Amino acid sequence: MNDRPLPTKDRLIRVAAEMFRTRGYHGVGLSELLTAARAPKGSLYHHFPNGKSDLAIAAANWASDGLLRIIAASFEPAEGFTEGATTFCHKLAKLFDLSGKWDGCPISATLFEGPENEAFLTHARYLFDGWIDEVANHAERFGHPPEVARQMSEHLFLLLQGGWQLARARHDSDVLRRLPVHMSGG
Amino acid sequence: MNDRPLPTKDRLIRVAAEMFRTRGYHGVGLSELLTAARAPKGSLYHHFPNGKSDLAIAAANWASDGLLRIIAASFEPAEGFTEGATTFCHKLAKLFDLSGKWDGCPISATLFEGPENEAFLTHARYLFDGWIDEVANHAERFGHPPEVARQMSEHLFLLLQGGWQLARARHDSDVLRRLPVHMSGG
Amino acid sequence: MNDRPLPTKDRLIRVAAEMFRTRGYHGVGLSELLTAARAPKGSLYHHFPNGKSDLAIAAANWASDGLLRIIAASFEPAEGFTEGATTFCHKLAKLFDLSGKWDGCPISATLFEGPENEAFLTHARYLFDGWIDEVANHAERFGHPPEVARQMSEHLFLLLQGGWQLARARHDSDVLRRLPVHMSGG
Amino acid sequence: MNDRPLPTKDRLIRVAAEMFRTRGYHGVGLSELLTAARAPKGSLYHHFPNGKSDLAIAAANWASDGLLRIIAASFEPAEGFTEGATTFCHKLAKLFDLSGKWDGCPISATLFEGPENEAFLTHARYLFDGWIDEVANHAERFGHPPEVARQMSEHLFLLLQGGWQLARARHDSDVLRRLPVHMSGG
DNA sequence: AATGAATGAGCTTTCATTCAT
DNA sequence: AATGAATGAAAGCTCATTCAT
Repeated sequence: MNDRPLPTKDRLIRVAAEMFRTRGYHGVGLSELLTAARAPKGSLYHHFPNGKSDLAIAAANWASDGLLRIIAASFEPAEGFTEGATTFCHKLAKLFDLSGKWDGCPISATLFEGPENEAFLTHARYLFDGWIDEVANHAERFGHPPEVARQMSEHLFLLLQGGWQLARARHDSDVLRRLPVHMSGG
Repeated sequence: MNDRPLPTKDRLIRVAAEMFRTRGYHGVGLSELLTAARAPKGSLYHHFPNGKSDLAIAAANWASDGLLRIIAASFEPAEGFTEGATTFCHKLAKLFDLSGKWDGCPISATLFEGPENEAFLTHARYLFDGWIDEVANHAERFGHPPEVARQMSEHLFLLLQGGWQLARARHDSDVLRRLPVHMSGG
Repeated sequence: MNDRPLPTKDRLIRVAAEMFRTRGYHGVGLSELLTAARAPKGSLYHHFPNGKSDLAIAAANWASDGLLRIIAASFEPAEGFTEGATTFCHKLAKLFDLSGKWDGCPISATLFEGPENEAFLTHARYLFDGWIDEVANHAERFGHPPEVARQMSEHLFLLLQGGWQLARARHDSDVLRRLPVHMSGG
Repeated sequence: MNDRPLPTKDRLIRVAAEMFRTRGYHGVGLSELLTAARAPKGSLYHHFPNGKSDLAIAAANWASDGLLRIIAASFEPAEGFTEGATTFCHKLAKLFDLSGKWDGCPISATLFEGPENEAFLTHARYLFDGWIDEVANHAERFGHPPEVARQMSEHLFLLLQGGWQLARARHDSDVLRRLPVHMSGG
């Protein structure tokens, strides 16, 4: 990982995304975060005028963009929704394993316990819906009518959210890998 | 709510369960919690020698017991698994509405970001498995073979965990009420 | 050490003397002390109505009594002051080694930083003078005139107090064993 | 005392040295210390990242430097060791009187009961040895052979340490002033 | 004579943030 | 655009003590 040449702002976002995902918004102190990102004390408020909450939003956005890329990489080459969903689940399981089998959903862990709950939850909803819309689009592309497509996408979302939590408690990505079973009429 | 006559320890547990559920382990300060529970500063360590983390475990246990009671109340009078599961989802949706449409799963919100992550996650797993086992027992009682029963129970668990998070982001319990749709071959 | 059958009060005194000697009055918490003495929480104020400070006085007295016994055991069988003083230094060096090469003078460590400084220092002076008087008596018994005897005793006291501190900093009782060199016109 | 224009860090060190010397490491609370030094709460950890123990080391160092200056001022203009030692004792007696006849040795009172005993005692030994070396150098300068010089210096150190404790218990610097008597073949 | 539950003041430390440079 | 010194509120926790039994 050559994250050394990255500009300070990007280093902050990536480190924040990783730490918030693992320990939650309030579980991470800024001084620790700045140390980990090798960023000087005062530079945070230069890049993120509103401080920690701005950084959390940016970190959640960055994590969400990554997920959207994984969705694309899973569904675009697929020949049907089930194949795409299966690939998606396996990719996330691999990600979970790589991160040490500890991390939670980067969006909910970062935004669900913030201080300005209203704004944070609204943003979480926005990101969640973006994800669901994207998967629903793929489902439509595979020929499913809009309402059914949306229901399939939401079902996958619920399973992944729930599965992520269970995988975290078990330190085991197995439940994520087995999610497709639950989709096919399980 | 006449929570005045309750002993101090129980008042602490209930207030802790509510506050942790809404704002997470690190999002709640002990002085605020003690004020809300009308308990003196030093009494926390009398009842919970290890302090905040002991209290969090107790709060998660108490919340889990409540959920197990809701499971019993949902499945025992039912005539089949689907009916029981539907009742369960509706009861949780009502609970979510009553709590202000803000709260997360009381177990994951309390235990997933604590300081002693290993012990906390292990306990979360224990409580989750207790819940899944209980629902699986009901499924078996309704005639489903053990392996199928367990899969049905886990499917319900994943949907509820995921649904809870989505409901929270949306401030809307609708997704919880519509969960049974996803179970019947969605 | 069969300190199990000892009455609670004596167990408290001995444990207090040992802990205060090592870590100072304020460095020892009562709950820790009570645990170490296997005494129930409330029993301290039964035996020592004024609490921690009463216990500290008792512990210092007990330690002082022990020192007076060592003085007697050193000087009574001796045939001259120098022999008695040499034996005394070696006995204290052995005691220092046995206690782990960490402890300070049980009187000053216990009483010099207490909360009621005036009373504590007065008591320390009383115990110190008792020790000096006792050694001076032995010096007189060996034929030295009263004023000379007192000066010899005080000289020994100063060397032992200073030597104890240096031995503590060095974790080495050697300086205590070499004290007699300084007395004979060094 | 115009300690107002002093930088915050130096104010903290001086106040700490004075308070620790009088009441011991654990006998002094940080909030009280910060109030006395007119320093804001959070600034301590800016100047001393490891908090109270860092401050204690700095205070002991500052006190030790002061003592080394007194040693120089006592021995440099002297014409022999005895004269220098006598001046030194009288200067310390005067210091003791000025400080209110309460204080202990600033090094042992500060470092002997700290929480990280090993590191603190090691540092106390380092400061003690610096003091003994310095006085031994003066003794050599006056013509005494190295081994004798060292023994003379250590003898003076022991008497001063012991005398300081006795003077403290008696609220009387007289014993310090009479120390030279003990050196000349007492 | 003896107990342990209960108390609130105080402990050391970390927090997110501001500001002068 | 970038920095690090400075800040006071709040954090979690321990303290010596009291009290009802």
